[in-house]
Amino acid sequence: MNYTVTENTIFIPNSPDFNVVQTLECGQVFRFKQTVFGFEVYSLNHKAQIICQKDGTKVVCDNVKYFINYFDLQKDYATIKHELSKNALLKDAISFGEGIRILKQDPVETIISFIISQNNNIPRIKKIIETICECYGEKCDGYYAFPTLEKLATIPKQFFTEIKCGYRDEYLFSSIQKLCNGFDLAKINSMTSNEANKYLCELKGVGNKVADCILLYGFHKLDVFPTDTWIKKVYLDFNPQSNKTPIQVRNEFVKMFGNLSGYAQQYLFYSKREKNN
DNA sequence: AACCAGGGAAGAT
DNA sequence: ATCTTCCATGGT
Repeated sequence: MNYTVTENTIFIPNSPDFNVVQTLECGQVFRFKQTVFGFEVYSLNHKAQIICQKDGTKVVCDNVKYFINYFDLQKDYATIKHELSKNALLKDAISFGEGIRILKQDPVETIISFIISQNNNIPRIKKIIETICECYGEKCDGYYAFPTLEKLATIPKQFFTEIKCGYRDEYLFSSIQKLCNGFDLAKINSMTSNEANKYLCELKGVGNKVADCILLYGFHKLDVFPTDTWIKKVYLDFNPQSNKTPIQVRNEFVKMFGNLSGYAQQYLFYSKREKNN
C-alpha cells in the first residue's frame, strides 16, 4: 500500500486497494461515526479522524504506528484480490468491495463486541458498545476509550441488563470473569485456527461463528470463515435446497479458499448485505 | 402479528 | 453427535 506519514497524519493516495467507507461498513467494526469530512474511528484508547479528500484519504490520529497496523497498510491486497478473483463467485464481490481492509483490532474489544453482536442488529450493537465505553471507559479527547479488562471486571451483570443487552448480559459478565481468571488469550497465537476456535468457545456467548469473528478481526487469523445468516444466503445462491449446517458451510468455504478465507468471507458478506439480493 | 438482526446455550433425541 | 427450543430487545 502506498502511503506517506507526517507526524500525526497518514496520507493514502486514491487507490482501488483502500476505501474507508467499505472498510468501516463491512461489519467488522462498530466504534466509528460519520463526520462532515469523513469519519472518526475509535480503537481501544486511540482515535483517528478520517478525512476524505479528492486526492486521497487523510488519517489524523494520536498514534500513527497504531493506525498503520490497524488498517493493515503494510499488506498487498492487490495480489490477494487477484488470486481470489480466479473464483467466479468472488469476482463480482471483489469488484464491489475492492477497497476493503481487514482491520487489526484488539482481542478483548473484539470478544466483547461480537458477543454483543449475536442475533442482534448493527445499530443496536454500536449503541451498546458506545454506552459501555461512556460508562466505564477512560475519558479521552472527545470520546471514551474502550474499558481495560480490569475495568470491565468491575461491571455488575445488572449494568448489562439495564443497557438492554438482553440475554447477553450473563454472557458478557461470565466471559469477562473468565478472561480475568485463567483464560489465556496469548495461547491463541500459537494455536491452529481450529484449536483456537474451540478454545474461544469455552467463553459463554461465544460459539463457532463469533469465535471465527474474534480470530479474524482480533487475531488476524485468515483461515477462518465466519458463517452467519448472510453467508448462508450466499451459499444458497449457488447451492439451492442445501440443508447443510452453518459449520458444514463454513468448512466447505475454508477448504475452498484456504489461507485467504477471511478475505473471501469479507468480500462476499459485504456484497451480499449491501445489495441484499 | 410475525419475522428478522453478523447465534448460542441448554435440554431432548 | 445432531436436532429443537428458547433466549431480550427493537425495528419492520
